[in-house]
Amino acid sequence: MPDQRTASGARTRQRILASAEHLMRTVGLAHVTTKEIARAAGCSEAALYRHFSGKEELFVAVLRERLPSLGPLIAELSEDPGERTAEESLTDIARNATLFYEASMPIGSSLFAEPALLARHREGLRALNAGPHKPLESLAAFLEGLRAAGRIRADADPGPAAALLLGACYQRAFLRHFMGEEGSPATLDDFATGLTRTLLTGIA
Amino acid sequence: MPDQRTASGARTRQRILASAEHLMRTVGLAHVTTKEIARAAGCSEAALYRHFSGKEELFVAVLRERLPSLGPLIAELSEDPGERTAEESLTDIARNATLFYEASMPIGSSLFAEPALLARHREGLRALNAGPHKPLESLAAFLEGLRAAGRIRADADPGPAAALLLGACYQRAFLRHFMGEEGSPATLDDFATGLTRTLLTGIA
DNA sequence: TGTACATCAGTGAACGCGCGTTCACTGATGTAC
DNA sequence: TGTACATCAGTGAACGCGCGTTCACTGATGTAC
Repeated sequence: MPDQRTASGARTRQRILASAEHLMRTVGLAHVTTKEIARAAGCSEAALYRHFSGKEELFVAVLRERLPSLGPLIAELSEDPGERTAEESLTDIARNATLFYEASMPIGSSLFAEPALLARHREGLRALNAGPHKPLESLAAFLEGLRAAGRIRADADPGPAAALLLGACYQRAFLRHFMGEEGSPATLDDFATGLTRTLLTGIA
Repeated sequence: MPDQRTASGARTRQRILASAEHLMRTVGLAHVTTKEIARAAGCSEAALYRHFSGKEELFVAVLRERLPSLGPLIAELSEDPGERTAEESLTDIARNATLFYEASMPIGSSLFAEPALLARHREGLRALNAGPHKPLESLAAFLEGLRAAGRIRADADPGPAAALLLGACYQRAFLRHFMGEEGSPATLDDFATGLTRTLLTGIA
């Protein structure tokens, strides 16, 4: 075990990040205190400052290291040569996107309460060439591929189509967090298949 | 002027609410202090407590009295007997919904940072039979009307169609606040017409 | 092998600051007679 | 009309609390010779 020392330090760091994330989800970003993080992580407050230069840097680390990412998932689907129909693929994307948005919604949205944190996170995302607009681009590229392969109509417009599908998933996640089940009562499967079917066939 | 006294009090109250709202939009919910609100409203901190029982009640009043509402707008469109085509109506709805979401996004989303405030606001909305799910219901009802009138296909599904359209508008507003223009570069008009056209014709 | 020193994760206690809130008060306006 | 009192919006100064952060320290582990 060549770096047991750093390994033990890294484990503490992970516990701190996990506790901070958990508190951000439960008590809300505005009420997460260094005292509570330390208590939940089983260490002293001073230990936080051994791993992070301050509270804001700790939060940025949580955002960077512990929030899920949707990009890879859609990219993977796109690379799939695909024996599945467009409807199957899109329904699957809708389902996964909704789950992803439900997981990232409360923390991601609460950044609007802390513009400085939002700005730092945005810069971090820009450096990684990531961000919440990426799934839209990936899905549009995927639809472009379907169109080139003749699986959807030749005059279909990938940008708006992607915005419609992912936007609906995003808003459903918001409504569920904001209003509870009352906000969007349908089953996830019913929701995803309903969206896909309407998007494919249109309403006119 | 029968109630000049209360009128002067009410004017101060409005100044406090306006200042609080402005600060919530600019410095972020987490950093709005009673000191700053009072300073911006041109009164003492103690005056806040003459009009509101505490900071949280003040915030709830801002949410209740100063956030825009989308419901009426869609309801009005629905009542319109309508010489406009479905495409015109829906494009108009998309445009207005996007503007509405852009206006309410930062404050509405930052409630996730303060779950207690979110819970109080949610109860207030429930009592008013309002909430962010209402526009979806209104639009679905409007689409139902269009369907009954034979203006859209008989087998069109209003629920998913409404979720697609408003979801896309909602997510665009989020992306613009979160990432700046880079998040969603299209013009509002192009965005709205693109969504509507794709929703009407489908992609398959 | 032992000894002296360096490194590092982690701690308990304290610090100062800024927050939300309260207090005793003022001055203007309304009301009774 | 004047006088005595009541009501009310608003204030300046203070309060205590909890926050993020820092300090001097400990004890375990690694390293040199």
